[in-house]
Amino acid sequence: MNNAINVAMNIGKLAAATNTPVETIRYYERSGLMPPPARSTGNYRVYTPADAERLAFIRQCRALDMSLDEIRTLLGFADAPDGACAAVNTLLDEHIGHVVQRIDELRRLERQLRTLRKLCHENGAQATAIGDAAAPCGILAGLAQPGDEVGGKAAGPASAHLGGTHARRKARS
Amino acid sequence: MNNAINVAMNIGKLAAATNTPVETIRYYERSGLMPPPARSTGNYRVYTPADAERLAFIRQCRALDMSLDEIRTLLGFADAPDGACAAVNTLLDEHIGHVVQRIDELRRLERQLRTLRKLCHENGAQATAIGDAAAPCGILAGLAQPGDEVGGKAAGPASAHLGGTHARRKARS
DNA sequence: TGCAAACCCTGTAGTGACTCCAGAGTCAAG
DNA sequence: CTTGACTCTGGAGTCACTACAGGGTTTGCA
Repeated sequence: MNNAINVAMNIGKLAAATNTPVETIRYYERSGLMPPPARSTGNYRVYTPADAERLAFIRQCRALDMSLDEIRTLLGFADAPDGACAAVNTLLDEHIGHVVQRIDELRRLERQLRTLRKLCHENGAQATAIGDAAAPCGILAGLAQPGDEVGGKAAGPASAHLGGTHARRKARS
Repeated sequence: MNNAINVAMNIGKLAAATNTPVETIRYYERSGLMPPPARSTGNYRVYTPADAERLAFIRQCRALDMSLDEIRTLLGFADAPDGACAAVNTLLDEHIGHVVQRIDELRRLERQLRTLRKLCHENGAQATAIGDAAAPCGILAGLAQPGDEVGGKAAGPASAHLGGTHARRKARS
């Protein structure tokens, strides 16, 4: 945050300045998010302040859980900002939609898990390892049958298996 | 749900009965969650009702967003349920903790995104594509600088980049 | 009986966004 | 001149699947 992003630097410095692992920077270059930088005589990558800004932008977007594809789009707008505002708003609104949906899913999940948790016959206890192993654990029993209070309707087997804000998997045809 | 899980069947039937893609069942076998089943004369996999129950258990856990590792552990408890209750509770509590934490992260995220969204100088508008392209989009500007209202403190660059309930990445030493 | 459709097999490669490693080259300080 | 920190490339591993190629098997129907 306070280091010199105002002169040319090589990858380690850029990494430190933007709090990004070196490998990740190289990965961004491979996948076209960062342009291939100039090289020193020893073939080291040499970055400019503009590169640092671009990387900071990318990291910022990643911290907001945007996919690299979304960021690519956004960078396209930033590079050629003619009438970008509406498109940026749209992208952002969609992304917010993803996040909200994921939160809903996780809340349903939490409710189901807490329901399940209550099924334990030795509720709230912790140790008591050996002793009452006669009755099978209610939780395991609850997990064994599909479509009761747990999972059946809300999450549904193989319906929308979550992931990380973004839906991937293209619904095999 | 209503089909015959009460006799031997091959993989397609098991898939239909548990609403699981065939490839996924084979994948579970490869990764040790499902035991290698018996084979027919034509080398087809032959599953028993017990296999169907086990798979239903796995799918149930997956619908609750548990990792295959967690499920493996749980299956271990189910196979040898001596003093499992405490351990099951612990695992479940930890898992609930993951979910709750992820919800918190996403809520922070949502707040940040909505803040960002407000930065657009043509707030709330939609079209208006070409015309006032003179001023650069406030959103893009907001994303360009690190550590303001957006991202800086809450999500923090490269701090805990989310994913899918579970933290993977082992904090390189 | 012949044949096509539907099923199943193995093995491999791809997804996203990194992460880690090996083996080699480069640079700055002492 | 050596040591250690830094950098390079290329490849493999992560998670939980998904998709496909190129074959074999089974079933149903004419």
